[in-house]
Amino acid sequence: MQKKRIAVREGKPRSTNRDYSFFDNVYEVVRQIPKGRITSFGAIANYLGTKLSARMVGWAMNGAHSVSPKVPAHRVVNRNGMLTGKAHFATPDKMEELLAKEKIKVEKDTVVEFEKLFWDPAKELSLDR
DNA sequence: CTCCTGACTCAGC
DNA sequence: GGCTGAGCCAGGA
Repeated sequence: MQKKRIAVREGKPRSTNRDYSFFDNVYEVVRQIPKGRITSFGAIANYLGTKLSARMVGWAMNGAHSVSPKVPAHRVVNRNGMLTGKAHFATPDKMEELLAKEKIKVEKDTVVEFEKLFWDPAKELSLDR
């Protein structure tokens, strides 16, 4: 899917002059996450150029349920690999369930071997794809 | 328009 | 080494 390139402006996202939707970018990136892999809010935020605003990434996910196609929010965890957003799913167990289907082991609300499964958009999408 | 909150993160105590 | 506070930006009341 080299299709839609993520129209991310690394210039100055915090500028009042934002020609894009921060949320849309978040959704786009999250959708690019390969199955069986996960990433962190910080990584996404960093990729979007607002690493200091990781909260926005999480906040964006808040509306992920309303967009289409649906965003695999379960593949996004905090920097510790902890399923911080599980409470926001239909059911608290939904997130673990989804991850389990992708062979991602979860223990105590934390992804096992998070570092190994970590998928960095800034790195992966940066490559020639 | 102003105030508050939020699925994060880092720095300091 | 765990808890607290501050910073970040956008959206809702």
